Amino acid sequence: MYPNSQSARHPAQTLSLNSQYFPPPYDFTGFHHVPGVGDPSTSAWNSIYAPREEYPYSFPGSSPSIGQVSFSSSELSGTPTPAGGGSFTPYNFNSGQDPYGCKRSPQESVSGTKTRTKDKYRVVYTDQQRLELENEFQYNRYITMRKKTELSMALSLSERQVKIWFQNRRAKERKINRKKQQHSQQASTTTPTLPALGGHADPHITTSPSSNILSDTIPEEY
DNA sequence: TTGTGTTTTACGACCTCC
DNA sequence: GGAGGTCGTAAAACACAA
Repeated sequence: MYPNSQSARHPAQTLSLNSQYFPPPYDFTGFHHVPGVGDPSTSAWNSIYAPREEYPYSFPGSSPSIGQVSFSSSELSGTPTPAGGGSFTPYNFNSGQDPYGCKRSPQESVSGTKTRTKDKYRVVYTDQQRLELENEFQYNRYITMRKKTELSMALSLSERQVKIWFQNRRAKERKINRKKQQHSQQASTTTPTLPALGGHADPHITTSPSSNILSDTIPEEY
């Protein structure tokens, strides 16, 4: 929807997916990154993510051998993700969650305004689901309709879940950016020198679709 | 354990764009 | 008007110190 969904600039390390799960199994350098783009604050990040029409579902690191991924108990409550399998064709993430398409499940609460499922307020995505979503996020922070459809099928999530995941993920990033900005501002006020550091974004960075999202412009790394 | 703080899904309200 | 954006928030899941 918003035009320039290529605003993607992102460090390769955003994965906070329960950090202990992540001995960075993949590196995003394989993702069309321009050499030397290690610094997401550079404008390079704005141009590297051309809209990707084809996206072969094979991630060097995400094949089950990411297997080092240890699943939380809740995630394993179901079947041990059969996803195991090699290439990335529609996994079946039968991890006990119920992706309830765009329509709500019949179990949804009828009481009042709450529309959440009755017995599960929210599901916990498997590490692999999050990994694939994260991969896509690294590539493009705004998912296209086509990609959304593909991902939803591949990950056994509803398109709505994929959409909301991306929304939440962007929110997370903005939050982190705000923190960093505050930090740098504090640092600049306490340590009078370092004039160039005071929370300002790289002016070259084009921002997210809606131009009012300033926090999106702040370089980050974590 | 348990108390507490943080992160992760999911939603509603509101806004913008087509 | 619909789709999708942000923002704020609820509550489950999780991490971790005491």
